[in-house]
Amino acid sequence: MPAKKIEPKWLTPKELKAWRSYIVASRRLWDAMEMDLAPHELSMSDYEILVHLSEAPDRQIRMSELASSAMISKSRLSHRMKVMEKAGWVRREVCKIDKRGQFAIMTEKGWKAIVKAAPDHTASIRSRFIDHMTAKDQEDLARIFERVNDKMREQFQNCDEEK
Amino acid sequence: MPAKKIEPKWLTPKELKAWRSYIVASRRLWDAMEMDLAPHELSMSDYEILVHLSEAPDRQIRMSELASSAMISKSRLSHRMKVMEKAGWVRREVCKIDKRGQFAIMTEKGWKAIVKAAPDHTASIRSRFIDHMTAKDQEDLARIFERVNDKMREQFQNCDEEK
DNA sequence: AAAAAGTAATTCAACTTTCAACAAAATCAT
DNA sequence: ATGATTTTGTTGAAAGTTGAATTACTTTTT
Repeated sequence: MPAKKIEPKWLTPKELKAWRSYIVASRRLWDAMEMDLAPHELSMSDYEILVHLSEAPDRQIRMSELASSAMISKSRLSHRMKVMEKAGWVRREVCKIDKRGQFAIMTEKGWKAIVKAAPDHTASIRSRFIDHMTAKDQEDLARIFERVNDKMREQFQNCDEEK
Repeated sequence: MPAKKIEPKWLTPKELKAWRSYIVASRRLWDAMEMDLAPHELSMSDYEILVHLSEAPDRQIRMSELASSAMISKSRLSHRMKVMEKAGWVRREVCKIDKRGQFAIMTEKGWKAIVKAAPDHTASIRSRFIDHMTAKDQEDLARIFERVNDKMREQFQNCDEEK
């Protein structure tokens, strides 16, 4: 018996609208916020790295941990760190306990850069995003995306088990 | 009188949660959906280009128009087109009316590729996103992001006027 | 009609990201 | 212990992206 081709379940107009408006706004939002950060010589992605580094105890953290908290690959982090090291915002130091490891360490200069950028970035989050919705909307949004995230975690779990 | 430094209006915990859950889920969602598309040898961005091309009358459209509907730069589109042309999914033809212009044209092979990928991509949108929220949530989401989008358009308007 | 300004698309150079390969150290299994 | 495996992080090359410069054409202005 040949495998029966299942008619795909297309999106309804309402579903499509939810998806498209999310995708389009997200794309534009990202670009606008990159623009807002540009005067600080920072990309969204580098800003994210620096924030996670700045929040670590003593503003230092293992490379792997930083990569995973900033949700980027280790390779990418290595490359970015080289650039940011040249800019004098971070430095690296070998880990004495685990000699494979490296600590990413935020310099005073890096700290100053992020402290300077933070108010503008916060203003950007507000003016581009947060200020255009009610408190209720914010709660709904958080709930929805929290759930989307949880589901993806579940799906990845299953994905690993299949191996 | 020196300019008084205005204390930045930081995000409240609820605002921060809305922002972070949105950002984190979006990042993961994108990666997951790239993964879902990979078997079709397509990235999300190339898929988007092909969809817009496929929706154009006669499946052909001017390069500039395609770039703007897919929300990418003309330069980027040129590069991607070169790759997709090599894959045989699209071809280019000079515009007879305006000899500066080029038409991007979807080939039969390209059409087949997108028709083959579409059901999986739709299933991906569902399983990763749409199916995890109620109809009400979908409407709220659409409304919120529509508004975010509108506000950005206004902001860009103002931005242009300043020049 | 010639010059100037504007537009369409590509190309170039610089930069970023990804992918695969690698080295060094730690952990695990026997 | 010791050999296999895993983990940590880097590297180099290839691929992708960006923005400025360029080319070829069109439109506007004088």
